[in-house]
Amino acid sequence: MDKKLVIIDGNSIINRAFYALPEMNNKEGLKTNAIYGFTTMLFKIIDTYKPTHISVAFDRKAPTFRHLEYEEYKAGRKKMPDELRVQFEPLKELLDKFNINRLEIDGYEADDIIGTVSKKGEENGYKVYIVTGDKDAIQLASDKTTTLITKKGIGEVEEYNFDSVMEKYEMTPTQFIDLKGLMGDKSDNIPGVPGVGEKTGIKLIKEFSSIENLVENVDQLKGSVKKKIEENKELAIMSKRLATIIRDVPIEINLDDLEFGDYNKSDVLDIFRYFGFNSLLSRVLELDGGFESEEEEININILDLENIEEFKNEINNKKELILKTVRKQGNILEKNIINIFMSLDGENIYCINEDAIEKFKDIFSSNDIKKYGYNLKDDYLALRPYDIKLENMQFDIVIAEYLIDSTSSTSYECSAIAMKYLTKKVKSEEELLGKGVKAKKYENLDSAQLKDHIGQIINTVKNVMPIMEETLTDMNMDELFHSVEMPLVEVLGSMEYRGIKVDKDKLNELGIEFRKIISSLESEIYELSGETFNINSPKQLGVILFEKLELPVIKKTKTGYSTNADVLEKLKDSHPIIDKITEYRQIVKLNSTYVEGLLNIINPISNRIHSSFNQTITTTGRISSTEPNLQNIPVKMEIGRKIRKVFISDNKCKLVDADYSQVELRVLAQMSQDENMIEAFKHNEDIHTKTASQVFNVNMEEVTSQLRAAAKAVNFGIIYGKSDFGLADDLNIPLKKAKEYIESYFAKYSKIKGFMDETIEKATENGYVTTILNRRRYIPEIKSSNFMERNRGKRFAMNAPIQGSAADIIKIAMVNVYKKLEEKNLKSKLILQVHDELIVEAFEDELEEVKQIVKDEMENAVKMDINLDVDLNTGNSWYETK
DNA sequence: CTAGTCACG
DNA sequence: ACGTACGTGACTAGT
Repeated sequence: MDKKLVIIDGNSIINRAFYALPEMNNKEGLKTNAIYGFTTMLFKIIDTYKPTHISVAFDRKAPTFRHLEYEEYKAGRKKMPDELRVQFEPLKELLDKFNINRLEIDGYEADDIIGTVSKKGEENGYKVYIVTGDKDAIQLASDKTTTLITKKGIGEVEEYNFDSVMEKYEMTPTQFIDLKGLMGDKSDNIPGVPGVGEKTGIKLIKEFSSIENLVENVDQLKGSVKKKIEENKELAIMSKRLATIIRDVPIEINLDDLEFGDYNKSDVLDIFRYFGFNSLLSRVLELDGGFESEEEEININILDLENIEEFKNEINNKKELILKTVRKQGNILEKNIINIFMSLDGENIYCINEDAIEKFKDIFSSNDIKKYGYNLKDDYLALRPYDIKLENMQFDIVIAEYLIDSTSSTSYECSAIAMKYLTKKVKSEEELLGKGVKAKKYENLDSAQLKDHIGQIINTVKNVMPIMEETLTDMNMDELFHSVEMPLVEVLGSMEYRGIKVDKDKLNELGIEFRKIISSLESEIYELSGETFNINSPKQLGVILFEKLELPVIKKTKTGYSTNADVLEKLKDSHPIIDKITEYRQIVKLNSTYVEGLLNIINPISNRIHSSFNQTITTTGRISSTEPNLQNIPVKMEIGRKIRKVFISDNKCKLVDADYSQVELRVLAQMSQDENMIEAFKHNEDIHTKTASQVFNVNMEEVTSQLRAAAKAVNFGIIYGKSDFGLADDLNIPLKKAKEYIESYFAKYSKIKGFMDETIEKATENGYVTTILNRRRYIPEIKSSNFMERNRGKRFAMNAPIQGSAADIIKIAMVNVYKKLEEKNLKSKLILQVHDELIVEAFEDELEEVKQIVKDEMENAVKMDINLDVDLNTGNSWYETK
């Protein structure tokens, strides 16, 4: 095989990469953009040129012979930014893991090493490639050496060999040195001959072929050029010497040591994981052609179940089961299972179809057999229509991965998890089904494909679990995982399955009412603006308001005028149309999102709404709700609040609505241990009034509603890390005043200030912050070199422990309420969670007991120095529970 | 598919 | 001096 040698100018490529890519950090906040760019470049070169040998040359700090000869060499260069400097060592480590040879030597630049190695390569019959961003290396191009110069950042390279240089520049590669000697080079501070630029330089080189020859025959020139050359002979010759890449650097090189390919793959993968280069993991596997060889592929035996009893006995003996259901899409309340795949060892995988489900009912609903899986809530829900409750869900790898990294930008897809933990290629959903409208459905896959895919998932679950278990323990989250998040899976599944009853007629009625208002507002707006237009288009509305009506522009967006509620609020006295638009927006929102939106999603079988509660979305630990989002049903304005009349209790039931009072501020008081605030909560005082009296130095009785509102804004602002500027804007007060408020606040609640500072410090030191249950949020932004990003990171750091701890608390309460209701065999069910609020659909004959349970379990979810306080309300509709 | 807007805690 | 409050999801317009 032909020997191919790639020599990379390490400094040049890392520089290019650094400036070409936006800032990137690993979880610990280490800057990685230049390393990442270098690595992708390296991969690209390997893919394209398939080198047998690789070497990377680096500059040394020590002065080179060029500096010694010419003091001004490379003077005036900008200092290397720290963000780049810190990436050198990690990059060199990465190269070491790849067993890629590195060369550096005092007194010479990377260029000279490259010149030397390439010469040696040529002499020994190698085909040589030089990779750099520096055009000087074109002088090394020959019929055996190709110089690859990066262009467009680092995305592409341009090839130079002897012929292409001749063709393009009508000069030999080595004549580039002579040209540079004449022209000089600003970036290296090589003087050249003053007054000679590119044009003259090229002309002279073409005519005289070298600087030496030119100097000797200077008589043949005339005019000013002759004078310039005559006066600067020495300068030209020295410049040439500075520009000449040395090709016999005194360095021991054994080309055999440069051979590429002998490295420990798992070490490389480890360092990639450390850098957070998850997207490159698969590329590592593909590097030496083809994926992990066949023999490493797992062995999936999918058997038709011949002897169900035998398999069931095995499960009963082992008391655990990995399972994955495959379901057609369809009504949540209907039987839609196609297959259930089950396994004990992750390799022998059994598959049953719908008819056999009943036979496994005792297994699935056994509290004795631990269930492991991937998105277990789906399995729970798939089985419910068969009158089977999947019990004892112990380990869901998606939930585990969410706890391990809630900020992960990749979804918690099996393919990503398998790659991260096992470095195994599993097809992603998109690869399996395709994407967009043309995507296939599970029911349309052929059975071999389906079996293989689910087999891979089950195998992944099996192999990933022990690693995740250890990781969770190391991160102190085993308790959170096993006692809170995993039990919550069933709670959320149960909430979804039960759903909430809706009064469809009432919803339709509201729709009629809203549409009436909308059409009259529409006419009024057209009247006031003198023309019809699409009021729903911010763009068209902007034109009407700010061009036609010439109202003052308050704020701009990326694409044009801002017309949001804040802006309209500031404009409302300038034109009567503004109030109409505000109202129009409000009613349109109610109609389209809530009336139309909810009507579309009422389950025809149950006449109820079955929202999905997602446990792995938010970075802070909160739950989110989709299709529909039941966590943002209007409540603030009376007209919107009417939507809540639609959510009603079933026959013989009432809705019990329990919400924590000021849970986030209580958490803040607890975590900061601020005596002042703890005291306020202990005396059950209105916290905002109390804050007002403390911050504004007045008696509790003297606190006006304005003062209370200001204090409330400050209290919330603190939780979010708000600035004086934002507070001033919010309260419409001078900046100075806002500053005073915050200062006075921190003076009164001094430990809160201390807590915030400590939290930021911890985040900076560890790269993450934690909640009361050790839930972790990584904050790479906190180490950003960008002021704004870094400040955002600080706000995340201040907010996440508070919001996240509140989420922890209500999750514990949910699990405990659910357990109690089950234990006592009550028919009443938990049906909704809205961050600090739980809603139970309670049977009237259980009402008092349920109220007690909910209040108790919520108030005693965790032990704190401050009591948790819960407000309870009961009604026939959500509207009534206020 | 993104941006703007607005509903909630 | 920088710009300026955290966490979500749904809908509409417009490219």
